[in-house]
Amino acid sequence: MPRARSSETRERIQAAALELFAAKGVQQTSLREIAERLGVTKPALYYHFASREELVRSLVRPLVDEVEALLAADEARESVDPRALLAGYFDATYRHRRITLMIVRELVTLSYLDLGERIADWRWRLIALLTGPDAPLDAQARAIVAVGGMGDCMVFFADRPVEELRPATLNAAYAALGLPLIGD
Amino acid sequence: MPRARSSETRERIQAAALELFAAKGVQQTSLREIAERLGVTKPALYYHFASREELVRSLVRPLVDEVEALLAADEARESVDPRALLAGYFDATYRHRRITLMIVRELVTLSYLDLGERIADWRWRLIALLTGPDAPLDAQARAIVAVGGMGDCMVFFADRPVEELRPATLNAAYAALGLPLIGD
DNA sequence: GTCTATATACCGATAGAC
DNA sequence: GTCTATCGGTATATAGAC
Repeated sequence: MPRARSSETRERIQAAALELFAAKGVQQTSLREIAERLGVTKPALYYHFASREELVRSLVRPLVDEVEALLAADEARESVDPRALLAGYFDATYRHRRITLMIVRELVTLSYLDLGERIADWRWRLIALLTGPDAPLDAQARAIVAVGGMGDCMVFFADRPVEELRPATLNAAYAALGLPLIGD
Repeated sequence: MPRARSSETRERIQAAALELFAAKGVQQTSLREIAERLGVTKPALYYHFASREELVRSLVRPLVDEVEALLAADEARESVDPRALLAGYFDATYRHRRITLMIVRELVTLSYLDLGERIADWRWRLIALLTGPDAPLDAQARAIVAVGGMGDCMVFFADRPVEELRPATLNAAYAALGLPLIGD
């Protein structure tokens, strides 16, 4: 019977799947390919994951849980430090950057998960936290640019060490929001 | 014989395809669905397009040509006005916003086209135009945030009239780059 | 826990009649 | 220019042996 707890093989499947998903895309990767890379057969995967969808979902869950927790924590506060919030968001997505990248690049393909609405929801909650409720469009746009741009930096500067990438990315987000930069 | 010139039906196919692609994604839309929406059969599509790929390519071409021309024009100049460049880029992508959205959300899925490299290439050329060559990472990140954020604004404020959206979006991009805002 | 073998379905694309 | 019919391929998923 499939156990929710980690079996050795289960984690090997997840690792192989993530690698292939990152390389060729989720929808473009079949269970046969995942199985072949591990030297097992397709039905073996079904012992560990009830369906293809559940496999994808298991990969996405850590990131989703972490960002949800981050947002909930700040929403519970009565005052928000925008710079700390942006930094926390960067750190969470950077920690799971392969999955973040996979999600961002395949929002449509992954629409069978609740991810599309979920990520849009994150954005609106981040805007509310960063600008306050009912901010004018101009301020909202600057928050969208700040948050979205951070994701783009992770994509385009994927080869840079995080010690360089993190301050550069956060500074760009601060600038978009009109906040003082780190160097200043 | 299939004509390159517009036939009535050819354009109806493109319109139906674009609508379905925007709603459910490119890879998730089959030729059968496109044909059914038009009340014709699948092989009828093959009279107008040699393959599925050619159909997709025909939809993408107007945007690609326009952005390429925009970049080439500015690259030929000896001095660049960043605000004009950003505005031109906004206008081009807004004019073809359904296709832009489709491409951005499915970069991986559309990898069989040259789009992945092409769009990454656009970004680097925009960075070079906006920051000059060999700019430090900090400046490059701000350019990435500015350009990428504009796309995000188009997604998240898709319901706003362009008279509001355009200045708000451009202002956010200017802020990311540290340029003076429109209102100032 | 992993295998062989297979059920079922849909895909893109082509052949050839009208 | 559109049709019917079909090919060859691949997909997810399952049944049942070991």
